[in-house]
Amino acid sequence: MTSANDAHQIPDRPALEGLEATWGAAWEREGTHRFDRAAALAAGKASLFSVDTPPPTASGSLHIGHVFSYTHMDLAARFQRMRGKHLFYPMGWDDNGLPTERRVQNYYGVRCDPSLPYVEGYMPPLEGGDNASSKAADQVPISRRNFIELCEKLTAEDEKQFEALWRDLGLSVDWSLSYRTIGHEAQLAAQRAFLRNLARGEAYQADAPTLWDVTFRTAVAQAELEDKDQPAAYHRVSFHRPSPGPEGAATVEIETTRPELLPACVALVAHPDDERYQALFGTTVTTPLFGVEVPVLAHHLAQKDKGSGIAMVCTFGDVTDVVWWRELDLPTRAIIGKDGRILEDAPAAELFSETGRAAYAELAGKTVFSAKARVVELLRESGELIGDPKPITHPVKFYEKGDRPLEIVTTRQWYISNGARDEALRDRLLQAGEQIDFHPEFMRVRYDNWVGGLTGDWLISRQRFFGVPLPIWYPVDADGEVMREQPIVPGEHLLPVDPASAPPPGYDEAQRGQANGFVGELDIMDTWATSSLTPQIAGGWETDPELFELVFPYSLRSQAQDIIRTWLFSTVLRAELEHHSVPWTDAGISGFIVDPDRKKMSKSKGNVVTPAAMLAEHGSDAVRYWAASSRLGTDAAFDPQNPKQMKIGRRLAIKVLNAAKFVYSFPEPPRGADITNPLDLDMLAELDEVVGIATAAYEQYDHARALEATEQFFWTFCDDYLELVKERAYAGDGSATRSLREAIDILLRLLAPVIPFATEEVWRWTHEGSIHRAAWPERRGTTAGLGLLSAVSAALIGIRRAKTDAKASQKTEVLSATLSGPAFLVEAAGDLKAVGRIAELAFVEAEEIAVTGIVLAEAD
RNA sequence: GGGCUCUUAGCUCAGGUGGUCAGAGCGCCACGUUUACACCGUGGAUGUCGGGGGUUCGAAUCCCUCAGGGCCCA
Repeated sequence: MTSANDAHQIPDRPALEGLEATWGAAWEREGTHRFDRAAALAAGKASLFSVDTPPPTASGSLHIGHVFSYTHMDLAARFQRMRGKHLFYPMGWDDNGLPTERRVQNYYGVRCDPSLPYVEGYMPPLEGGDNASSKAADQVPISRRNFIELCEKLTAEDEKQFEALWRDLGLSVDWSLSYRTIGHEAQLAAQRAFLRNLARGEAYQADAPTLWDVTFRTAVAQAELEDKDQPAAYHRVSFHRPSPGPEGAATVEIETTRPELLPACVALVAHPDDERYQALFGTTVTTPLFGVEVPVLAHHLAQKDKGSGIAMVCTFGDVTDVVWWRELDLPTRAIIGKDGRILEDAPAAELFSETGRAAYAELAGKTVFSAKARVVELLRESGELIGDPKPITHPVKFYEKGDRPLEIVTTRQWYISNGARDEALRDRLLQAGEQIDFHPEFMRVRYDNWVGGLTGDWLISRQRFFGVPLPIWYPVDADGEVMREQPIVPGEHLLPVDPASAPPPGYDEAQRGQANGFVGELDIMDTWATSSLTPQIAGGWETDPELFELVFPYSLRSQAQDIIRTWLFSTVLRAELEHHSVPWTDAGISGFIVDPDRKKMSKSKGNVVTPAAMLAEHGSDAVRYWAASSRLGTDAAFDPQNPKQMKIGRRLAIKVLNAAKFVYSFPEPPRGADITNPLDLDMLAELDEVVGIATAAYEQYDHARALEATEQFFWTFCDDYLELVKERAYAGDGSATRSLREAIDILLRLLAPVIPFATEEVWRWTHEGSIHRAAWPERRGTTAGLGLLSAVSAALIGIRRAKTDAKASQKTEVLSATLSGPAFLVEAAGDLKAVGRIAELAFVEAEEIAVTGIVLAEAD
C-alpha cells in the first residue's frame, strides 16, 4: 500500500458496483464489527451498547420488511459504534418450530411418524420440492430422528443464505456471535429457564380446553391466533320443553352455526335480562335428534340481539363455550378428536335417545364438515330444523399459520403464567413496560393493551417434533399408571436433555414405559418459549456470567410492530420472571412495508420483491437509504415498479463518491493552514449545527431526521459551496482546501451509518482504518453561523437565473452586475465573482439580497 | 364495539413547546454537452395543510365533532 495521502489511489470514475464485496470482505478481515470483549470489560458496562436482534425464521424467506427493520437496527448500532461504544451485536436464526417442519415436509416429501425406527443414511424421496399443496398421504413417513436430521440440514443451508444476504446489506453484526434457537446454547437456556419457572411455580401443567389445530395436530397459544372471516350459516333449531310454557310453546328455538355439535350440547344460555326467557331459566329442555336433557341458564355473555337471543353451549364450539362451561360449571361432553373428526364414542351416549344413538353412529368418524351436512339432513327429516339456514360471514379463530379453523379440544398442556390470572404479575409486567423507552412512544400502548387483554396463561407445549424438548419425565407406578402430577426433573448440570431418548437420573433406559419405570415427555416447547430468551442465549446466561453481567439488560431491542404481542411481550415476561429486570432499556419498533395501495405486502398478492434482487439492482447503500428515510413506527409505501427512494439513495451515494473525489484530489493543506475566509468559517459553523441536529436525532433513534438534515446540508455543500470555492481551491488557497477537507470528513461520518459502503470507499482514499470505527463528529459549538452561506447561495441563484433566462450557459461571462444585500455579503463577493465569471461586481447595501444589472458577454 | 395511528403540492413525505410553517425530494416544464459528478447541472410552476365548529390578537400546529384510510384488540 502506498501512502494514505496518495491521491493516485482515487479512481478516475468511482462507482458503487462491487463495493459490497470489497468492503464486506475487508470488514470481516479487519474485524471491524468484532465485539472486543476484553476492552469492553475494561471500559465497563457504561461503554457497552448491546443489541437484542430478532432471529428471523430460517425456513421462511426474508422479505423487504426484514430489510427495512434490520436496517433501522443497524443504523442505531453503527451510530453507537462510532460514538465509541463497544457493540455487542449478535445475530440468531429461529430455526426450531412448525415452519421448519412444514418446509422440510414439502422440500423433502416426508413427514414425521414417531412410531417408526431410525434409518441410518436415510435418503429422502425429494430434494427441493415445493409441493405446498401436497397431501400428507403423499409424504413418506420417517422416524422422528430422521426427520429432525433433515430439519437440521435444511435450516443450516437456509441460514447460510440468510447470512450472505445480511452481509450484503451491510449489517454490522459480529458474525462470530451467532446462535440458533435449536442450537445447544439455546436448548440449554430454554430448558434451564423452564425448570426455574417450574421450581418457582410459574410453569405448570393442566388438563384444559385448548385451541387445537387439526392439520398440525398441536395446541396453539393465544398470541398465535388470527381471526379470519368465514362463510357460515345460522341454523334455526328447536329444543323441546318437557311441558309447554304459559304461552303454550312446546319448543324453544335457538340459532347455531355449528349444528354438528348438537351431541355435545350441555346447556342453553340467554342473557339474564332477556324477558323472553325468564320463565325458562332454571328449567330443562331436551336436545333435538339426541334427546338429551340440558338446563337453560342465564349468563351475561349471551347476546340478546344475536339469533334468537338464546344460544346452545357445546363442549366446545368456540371460546365463549369455554367461558360458559367454566363459569356455569357444566359437564364435558366433547365429541371432536385431535384429528378434527367426530369421536367414535360419544361421552354422553348413555344419555342419548334411541334415535340419537343411531344418528351418532352415522356421524362417528366424519369430518366436522360432513357431520354438519348429515346433522342438517337429519334435523330436516325430523322437522326440528326451522326454515332454511341463513348464510352469514363471521370471524373464526385460526392458527396464524394454519388453513383450517381451530377446534377446542381438552388436553393436558404445559403453561407459563403470564399475568392473565395473576394481578400482581400483570402489574409488574405493566411496570416493566413503563421502564422501557419505546420508539416511537405510542407503540407502548400495543404492549399495554396486550398485557391487559390476556385471557389465559401462556401455553408453551406443542405436540410437534422439531423444537426444544420439555425436560421432563414421569414416573410409572407399579400398576403401569403414568404419574403425571409428579414429574421428574433433571439437575441443571445435565441440560440439555431429550427425555424422548434419554432416561431420567436414577433410571435405566430399559425401564422406559415399564411398570415402576418412567416415560419421557414427548411434547416440545413452542418456538417463542425459546426465542423469548434471545438476550439470555446470546449473552451467555449462566454459562458465561461475566459476559452476561456485562451485556444484560441490553441497550436495544429492535423489531417490527407485528410481533409486539409475541416476541416483545414474551421476552419481557421471561426477564421479569427470571431476573426481575427489563431485558433492555429501549425498544425500536419498525413499521410495515405497504404496497402503493396501502395494503400490506403479501405473497398471495404477488407484490413481493426478493431482497437479494433488490440489493443487486439498486446497490446496498441505496436500499439502506430507502429504509433510513422512514421513521420508526411509520409504515412505508413501496412500489417495486417505481422505487423512487432507492434511486434517490443511489444518487446520493454516487454524489458522495464524486464530491469526495473532488475534495480529496486537492493536496492535503499543510497543518498550519488556518481557515480564515468568512465563507469557509460560516460553512463550517452551519455544518456544526447539522452535527448537533444529527447527533441528537440519532440519540433518540430518529435516523430519518438525522439523515434529512445531513443530506440537505450535503447537497447545499455540493451545489453551492463547492462551486463557490472552486477557484480558490484550484489556486491553492489553504483556507478553502482545508475547509473542504474538514467538511467532507464530517459529512462522510454523518452519512456512514446510512451508506456504509460508499463512505468507506472514499474514506480509505485518505485515511487509515475504517470510517465505521472513526469517531462520530463532535460539535465544536464555537460560533454560530451568520447565514453567510445561505445569503451567498441566494445571490448565486440570482446570477444563475439571469443566465438561464437568457438561455445562456452557466459558463457565460458576465461583464458587470450589481450585488445588493446585507453588508457582510461583501465578504464573499470574490467567490461570487469567480463562480459567476463576473468581471465587474458592484456592491450596494440593502436588506434584500439580489443581483441586478447583469450584463452578459456575447455568446460565441 | 374498544384502542392506537394517519389524512399537508400529481406522487412519497418533513413540519419539538401555536406567530416568515406553507416546505423537501420525485415527477413535470424550460434551459445548459460547465474538466468532482450526464447514474449530471441550472432555473421555474404547483397546495383554501380531509370537512365543520371552537379556544386565541393569531392554528397545518391546541380542543370538540364528522368523514375516510391503516393497524391492533374484542
